Amino acid sequence: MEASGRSFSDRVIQWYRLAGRKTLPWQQDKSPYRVWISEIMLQQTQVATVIPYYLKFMQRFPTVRELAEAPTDDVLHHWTGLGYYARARNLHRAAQVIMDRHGGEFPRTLEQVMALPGIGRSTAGAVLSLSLGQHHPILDGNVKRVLARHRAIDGWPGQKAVENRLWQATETVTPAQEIQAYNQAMMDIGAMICTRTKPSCGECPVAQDCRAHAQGNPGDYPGKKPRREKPVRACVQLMLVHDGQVLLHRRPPSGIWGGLWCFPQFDTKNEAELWLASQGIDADWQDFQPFRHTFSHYHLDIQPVRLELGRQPGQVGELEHHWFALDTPLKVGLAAPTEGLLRTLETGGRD
DNA sequence: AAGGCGGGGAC
DNA sequence: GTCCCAGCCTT
Repeated sequence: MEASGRSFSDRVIQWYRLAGRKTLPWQQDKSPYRVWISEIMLQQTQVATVIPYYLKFMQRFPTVRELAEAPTDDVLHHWTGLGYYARARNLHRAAQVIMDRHGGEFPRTLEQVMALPGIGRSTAGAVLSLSLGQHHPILDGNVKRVLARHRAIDGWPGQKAVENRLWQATETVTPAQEIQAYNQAMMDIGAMICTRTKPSCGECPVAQDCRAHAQGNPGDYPGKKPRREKPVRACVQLMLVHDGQVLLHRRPPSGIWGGLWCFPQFDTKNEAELWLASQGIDADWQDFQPFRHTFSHYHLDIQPVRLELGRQPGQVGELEHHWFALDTPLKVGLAAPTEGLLRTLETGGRD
């Protein structure tokens, strides 16, 4: 027991009653389904970004059945702009698994939940603890930061050994009672007090025995990811336009922008021209303003090109493709740069 | 054990 | 510009 006489978890839970978040959308009418959707959206994505997506998503897919029965394009459409699109594809697949193998009832054991696509140990623990009060530790970015500081755990959590120590820490301090308040509180403390920069240690319920606070260097925890130069790649994206319609093709389910609709893309201008020739397309080549799109692991320099076709080709390559009307909002998944270029096309903007 | 996988908010 | 966010999956 700590010198204060009150355990770590008691102080955390007490703090939650006074200052924790209790009015987020997914904290109302709590159910495993509603909490699950929120946890997936919140993976690597901040709360403020998620809220509008969550509200629209729940309006369109209020139950697991409606999600399972929806077209994948519709699910990805509701994910446009959120990133990490495998989350949406896995969500859709998991909903179908729940219908097929669990009779439409969200599974209730950690093992069954972790077996669903897109759900790992932390997310499974979060869903079952927050919605049903089951006793499971969690380890998201907030909990990692709070525990790494409180126990002065060195190293980058991307390293297996560091992550294992953090899991051991969360297992040790997670209480048997009041799991909902405790897990929610740890995420709230991480998000509101034990922030990445300039933590408010004066308001922290566990600062009194926090090792990083005592050392005066909470900013050193958790350890940073090793720096790495991002490679730069380049591509040409062809915006084929005819009669108010534009050609998009669906990207393969794995890899970057998996399952999203995108302009035909080539590594070089030469490859693009060869492809156009092979399709018998001869049109005026209009360079648009090039721009850089940055992923977590590389930069992509995009050269958009507009081609106004005199006639609409029948078959275009072996691509799965479709002509979309420019003035109608597309009900499919689009990558952020595609979305931006479509808006530019619509307004006729050029460089 | 390490790398792929987005986009945006905060600084 | 940099860093990182309620991580998971594949290799």
